[in-house]
Amino acid sequence: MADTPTEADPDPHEEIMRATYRALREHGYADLTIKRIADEYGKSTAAIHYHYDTKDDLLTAFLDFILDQFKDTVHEVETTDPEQRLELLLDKLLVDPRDHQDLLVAILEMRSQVPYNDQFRERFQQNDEYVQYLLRTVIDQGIKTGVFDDVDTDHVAQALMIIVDGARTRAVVFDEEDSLETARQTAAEYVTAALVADD
Amino acid sequence: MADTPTEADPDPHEEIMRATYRALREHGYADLTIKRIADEYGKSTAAIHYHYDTKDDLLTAFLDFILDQFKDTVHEVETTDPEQRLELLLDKLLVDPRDHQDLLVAILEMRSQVPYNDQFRERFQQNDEYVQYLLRTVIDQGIKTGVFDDVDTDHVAQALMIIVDGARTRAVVFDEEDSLETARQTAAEYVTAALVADD
DNA sequence: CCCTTTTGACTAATCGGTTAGTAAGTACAT
DNA sequence: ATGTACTTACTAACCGATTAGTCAAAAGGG
Repeated sequence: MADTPTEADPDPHEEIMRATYRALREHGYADLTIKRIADEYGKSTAAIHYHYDTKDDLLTAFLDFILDQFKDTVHEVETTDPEQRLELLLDKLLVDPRDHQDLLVAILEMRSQVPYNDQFRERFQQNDEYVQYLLRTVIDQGIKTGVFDDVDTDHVAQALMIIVDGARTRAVVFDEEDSLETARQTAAEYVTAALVADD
Repeated sequence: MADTPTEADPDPHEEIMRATYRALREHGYADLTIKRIADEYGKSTAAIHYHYDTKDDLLTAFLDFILDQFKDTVHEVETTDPEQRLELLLDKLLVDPRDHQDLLVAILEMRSQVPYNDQFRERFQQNDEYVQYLLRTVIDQGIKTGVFDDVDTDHVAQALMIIVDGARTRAVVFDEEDSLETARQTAAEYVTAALVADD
């Protein structure tokens, strides 16, 4: 009857995270209840509470779960050429998400809870710092090897973050995946205008 | 006992909208209930239901309420110089919000409900189209008068929208109003690089 | 007197969370 | 191998609180 009548499912925690994912996708954060998660899990609500004391604990664990997924998709690439490295990183931030639209929605929605949840804010800030660090590193490398102009690394990294966030937000709100494409182009234009040495 | 024991408050609808605003700011969308709105309103929940049949009706009306406020802050400026007009428009989209942080939070939060609420999506799309129209108009005027290069108006307008949305999102999530400043600078850099004729 | 507005009391449903108890598996000494 | 003890993973039933929404009655100004 179940959709995966195969082998035993290993970790209940992992299963609950996936169930939370599905429940969130279907009902949205505001209407996300233990009951709905339990339904997706295929077990009782008490089963959820056996593994997670409170709803808050579960949601915090879930945020860690999806941010880990995000980190995986952005994971660094093996290239020594700074320009190519930056291009690939921006691709991962702006092109890849099209295949992970659900992840994008989940992240956006939980992010909008930041003003009301300290746990969420802490984790999103840390995640943001990580991505910004990746960008800064690539830009710095480019400057050191003379491929990029000697610009304000912090400013450029932040500017690119703004473009990335804007594009991802718009890709979710208006499902025009178009905006990811436009953003990719905009980011490229910005990099060329602000970074690439033209002397 | 009330905080405004002055004159008679005219429109109950307006008062309820303001109460909703306060309740939303304090508890967040996910924990926004009729009871909390009624508490802010200073009346019973039944009083709310007298003016709005359902919670959904109220929230849709509230979205119209805040989007109208947004439109007011962006309202066009009287200038004929395209470059100055664009600068002022970007200022309104990126500098002004610092004095309306609450409005920004409310909009962001309701926007993240778009995937689950058709009414919301419709209104946000219309609002977005309006802002984009303003941008396109200014850019077109600049091109016509030769101040701007003959660029793809649609693309540039969309690129600026991405920057604006990204900045506003980041300004809410990380309270660094810094990001609005950075975005303002980034937008200016982008305009210079992509629009201003340099021949 | 009427009409708008508001209240208090209510309902059915759902909320997050607790409880006692069960079934299956593991560990280990005998 | 067998009995005992303990752990993991769960269920059914239930808890008090809260949810959105209803309705008859009452308040109160024109």
